Amino acid sequence: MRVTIKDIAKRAGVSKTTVSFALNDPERISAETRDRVLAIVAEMGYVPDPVARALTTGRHGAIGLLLPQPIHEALANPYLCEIVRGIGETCEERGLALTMLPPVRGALIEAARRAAVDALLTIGVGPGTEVAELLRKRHLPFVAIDGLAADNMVNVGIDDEAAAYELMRHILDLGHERIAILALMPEVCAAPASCFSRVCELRLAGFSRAFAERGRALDAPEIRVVPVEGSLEGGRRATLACLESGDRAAMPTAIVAMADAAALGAYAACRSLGISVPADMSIAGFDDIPQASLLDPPLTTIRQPGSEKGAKAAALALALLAGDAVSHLVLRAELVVRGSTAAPRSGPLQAPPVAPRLQ
Amino acid sequence: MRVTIKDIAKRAGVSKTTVSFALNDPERISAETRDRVLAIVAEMGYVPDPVARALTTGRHGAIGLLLPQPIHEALANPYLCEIVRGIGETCEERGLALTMLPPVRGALIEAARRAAVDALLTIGVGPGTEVAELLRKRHLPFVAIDGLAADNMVNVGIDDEAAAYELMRHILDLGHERIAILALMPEVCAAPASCFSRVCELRLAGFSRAFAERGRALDAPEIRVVPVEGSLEGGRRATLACLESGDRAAMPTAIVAMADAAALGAYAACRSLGISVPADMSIAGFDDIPQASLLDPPLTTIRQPGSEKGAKAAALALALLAGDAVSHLVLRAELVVRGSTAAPRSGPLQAPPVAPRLQ
DNA sequence: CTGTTAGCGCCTTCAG
DNA sequence: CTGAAGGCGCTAACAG
Repeated sequence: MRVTIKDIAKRAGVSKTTVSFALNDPERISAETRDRVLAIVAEMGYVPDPVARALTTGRHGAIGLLLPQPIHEALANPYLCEIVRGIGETCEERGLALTMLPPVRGALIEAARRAAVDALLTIGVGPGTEVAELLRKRHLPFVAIDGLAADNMVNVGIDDEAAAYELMRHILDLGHERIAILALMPEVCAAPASCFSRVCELRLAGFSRAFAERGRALDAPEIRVVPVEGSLEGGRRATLACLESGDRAAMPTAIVAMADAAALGAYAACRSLGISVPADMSIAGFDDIPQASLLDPPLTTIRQPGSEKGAKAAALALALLAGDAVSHLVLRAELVVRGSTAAPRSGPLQAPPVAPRLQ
Repeated sequence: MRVTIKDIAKRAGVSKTTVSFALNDPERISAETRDRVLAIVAEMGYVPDPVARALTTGRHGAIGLLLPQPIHEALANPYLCEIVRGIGETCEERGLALTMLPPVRGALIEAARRAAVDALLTIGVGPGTEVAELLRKRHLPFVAIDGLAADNMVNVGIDDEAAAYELMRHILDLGHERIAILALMPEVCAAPASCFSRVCELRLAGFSRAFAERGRALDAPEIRVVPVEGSLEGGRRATLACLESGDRAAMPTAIVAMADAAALGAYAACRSLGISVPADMSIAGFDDIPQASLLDPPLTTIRQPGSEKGAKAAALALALLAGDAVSHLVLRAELVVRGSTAAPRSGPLQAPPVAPRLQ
């Protein structure tokens, strides 16, 4: 059996209270009693049970992150990694642990139900969601990241519509006509009802505005919106599917991905097909993950401060916990034009020979 | 106030037991009572408190990962990310959450004390450690990753000595004389007493053996062992410090890093100094992180299965929890020779002009 | 300065 | 099929 506070009390000939004080509020008892108690604590190897402690104090020393996908998928996306790292910064400051809560057998709500944490962060959960409801019932302070701001719920994100607009305008300015959009669709997420859908909608709206400005439309035949998983593999698959079907003359000249992680896959797909970037294909992404600038050519993308998002969201959730009034946050995002986007080649596509690669 | 099981019982005119059964063991009570109770549960928005539940059941639905560094630093290392992803796979299978426990204000032991989890994984914690002792006192099943195998403690890792030996032999075979070793030293970790130190020692021993085989020694003047943080920035700093001091003729011709993350920094440092890899400088790493093969030139390294390490370690910890007897695991590692290592240039170093870079 | 006494919210034998 | 009662391990008023 594990040694409990009662064992220490008995052995030391004092009450549980005294033992508790010796550990948590040493000043309040006499030095000798304290020393004797602590000696016995050490001798018997007593460690207070964190769960029992949490039950009485109402504090867990942890903040939770509700993930829309399994952990291994989530961390495969460097952007999500950045968010988690940001949360980690706040945890470090406050001496807290971070509990990652993936859907339990597909059910995000179940994860929300089980969360034993002081405050919670969610990814892409909007107001009115089942999850949001539940958290409110539980009186668990929470902040959404990349969800949707609303009166009864605080959100941290960027202006997705504007960012998407800017990105698409850049592509259109270059003269691209046939464009493939790799969209983070709810269908491909673990939690269909909520995951990323709002963000995706907003970005599509932004793209749409850019098209409209030139008298074009998102649902024109030369524009393809392809659902994609937010991962390298997902991006590769989607791109291959997109490029391999149909004749080359009808092939898009630009791929715009809603996540750099997926853009990485587009690079890989193009390389394997002998399509050179940006000469034959422009590629743009979203997020500006660390590797984006190290790619060859470096990736044109929308920079958004993932780490800052995480850190600020966590700080807000903690403020909520402390009872402060907080409101949602819109962080700055910006277009970063690098080498992966260029004007489309005027003539028909000519696949250059694949460059020799080491190993 | 939050609604508790008592409120439901009162409102439904039944006992707490009945409510509990309605939720956890629906078969045991009559359909009508159950339906009535569940209706009230829904109506009042009752969600059982996970902590109270954990206290009575002794199950938390989470597994913990004790990190030697703050979360944001840990996840900056892609290799650690891989390990976490592997743990995530096992979590997914078992429907568990993952609690990352960084040192609390520098104290890893404090994190171990607080962990409210079913089982724990540690990074680089050896037997006889204060942390190992504590976990044993707590009767908390745990498995070390990259620690040190021992009778009373299960570990998952690779044969670090052998791997290091192989790597250094490759470098020596190429003809390198002046070599810098970027070592993950305990001094640069958050938890000096335990973090990575065993692994570092074993790898140094492996290097040493390779040198000894040629009648050379690790402590010869032309071999420099430089402590480094396991991050790109750490690697860059260490490399710059190494290359900027002293005259170029005495400069190393090869850099061997104990982590690819640090090797990335070595690339960056070389690029900024106009030193070309591998012509003027060979670089080798450890881990084979995903980006390693995408670098230019692709990185020569020791491949070790990070994700598998995490997944297996988690599975072992859970087996321990279930009372099964388990023993430690040595996974397969192998040298992967790519383009970043080559024979040293015979003549004196000639820094080529820096290649123009986009943006 | 220390002990007594209640709970925290839930699950779970044991009776009825 | 349901209820009563005890206990998980700890903290925190309140007395003494």
